[in-house]
Amino acid sequence: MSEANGFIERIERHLVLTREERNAVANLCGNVRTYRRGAIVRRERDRAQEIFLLSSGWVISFVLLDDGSRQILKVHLPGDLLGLSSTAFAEATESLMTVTDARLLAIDKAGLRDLFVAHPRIGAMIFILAQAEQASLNDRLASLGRTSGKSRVAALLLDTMTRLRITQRSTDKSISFPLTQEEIGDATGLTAVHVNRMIRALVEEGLLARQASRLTIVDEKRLEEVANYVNRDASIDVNWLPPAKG
Amino acid sequence: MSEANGFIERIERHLVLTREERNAVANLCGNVRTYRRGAIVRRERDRAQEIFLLSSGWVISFVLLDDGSRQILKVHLPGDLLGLSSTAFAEATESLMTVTDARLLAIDKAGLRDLFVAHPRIGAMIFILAQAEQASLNDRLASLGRTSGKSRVAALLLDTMTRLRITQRSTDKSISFPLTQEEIGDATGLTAVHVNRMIRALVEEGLLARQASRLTIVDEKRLEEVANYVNRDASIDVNWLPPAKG
DNA sequence: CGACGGCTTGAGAATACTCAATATCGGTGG
DNA sequence: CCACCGATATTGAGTATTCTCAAGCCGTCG
Repeated sequence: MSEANGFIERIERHLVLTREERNAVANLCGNVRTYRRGAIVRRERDRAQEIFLLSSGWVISFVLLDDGSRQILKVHLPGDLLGLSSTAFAEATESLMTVTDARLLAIDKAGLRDLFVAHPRIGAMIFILAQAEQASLNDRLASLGRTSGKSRVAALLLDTMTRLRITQRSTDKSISFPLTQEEIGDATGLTAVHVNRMIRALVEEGLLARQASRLTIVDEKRLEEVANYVNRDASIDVNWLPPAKG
Repeated sequence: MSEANGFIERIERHLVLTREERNAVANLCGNVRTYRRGAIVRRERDRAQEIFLLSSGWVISFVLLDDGSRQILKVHLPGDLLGLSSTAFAEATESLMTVTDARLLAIDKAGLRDLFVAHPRIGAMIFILAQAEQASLNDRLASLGRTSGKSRVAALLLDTMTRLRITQRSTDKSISFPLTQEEIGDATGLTAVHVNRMIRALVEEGLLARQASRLTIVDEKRLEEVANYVNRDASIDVNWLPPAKG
């Protein structure tokens, strides 16, 4: 079992890899790095020589504004690639922080290059995954720009929980949710106080339930409506990819 | 002169292409399509067989929400690739509409595939450009999530005008700006009424000037401060790309 | 000229924020 | 096991930003 398995599984949800391709992906990765909850993996403007593959745990990517406020760009779950947008720059454009204990694999940009050359199909697949990310970021932009506080909170919770269920192949509607209300606010563009009120409203209305730090989806259908939710992952289409090599 | 020149120039701002690579890019493109101002190029959920290269004119990409509101995701200028995020899906995830008369080149996904295989360096370069887009979308997310209405409007105007100046190799601080205040609102997550007030405030404070549909940057430094602006295009780094073939 | 789209302005309402006080939880040291 | 601490969550009250609705204006095009 390679630490890269989460990522390989993600690819193989859409595409069957050859043994050689699987090895190429597994060999990309350097050593495992383990982090405690709350650790900074990389800071904005740090030299960005590598991207990361999240093996276990949750990581947030964020930027800090001049006035000290923080915008969380994405909540990353196991199997995600982190720091991809920094491949275009010498310096990282976003900070990465763990919100639980986590294990990461570093992938040097040179490794990514070799993959593009030796296995164009995987290169194109990573391109597709990056574009699916872009689409999900588009959804988040629409959420922040055009929906109410309650809707934004619902969207964040639902999206995160749905993605987690996919990687865990679980139909469980109840999960341990490690983000603080402050962090949920920084992801949705709200204050912690208002997040608190919106979550309570969602509980009040019977869409969500809470027990300690555990969240449960009570009425998924209505939650999707409130959140304006679209599950894009299911409709990823890889038909235009080149055939496997050899 | 190929219609793809704007795009080739964009690549060559960062990288010298071989003659063969340049031809490969030029040959990607199908026929030119011309559109009138206000034309829908592609609708969300349309079959997405191709991406587009914007040869001349302005195009917006946007999504519509259930309640009828619109979020403009990006204002595209000549040289931009459009509809990239739909490469991950069979159906378009965003709509494309011209805001001026425009010329577009369609590029079939199959053409993109052939490029990834035959010219991994260009494939990786397109990947880099897509990631630079992602970084700029990150900036927009932070703008919508964490800054005031005035700041968001300033960011949109400044970013758009700056990008236009790059492609036109012009230092002109005054340009014809075809977006309506309604559209600026749909891009910044504000109402047209509030956009109007914020623009007037920016004019009032001596950062901007207007004459008919022409906009002028009066105090670029302060505008950048208000907008929280970062020009990322200048710092794109292509060092990890593979060498040119052959 | 008249119609239309876009811009401007005012007034009142709604959403979300700030500040401040209090409660609860999870972990730590004794 | 218990007491305590810091971090997080909750609640209230007043405020600010932004929205909604409505009316009037301006410029262009037929």
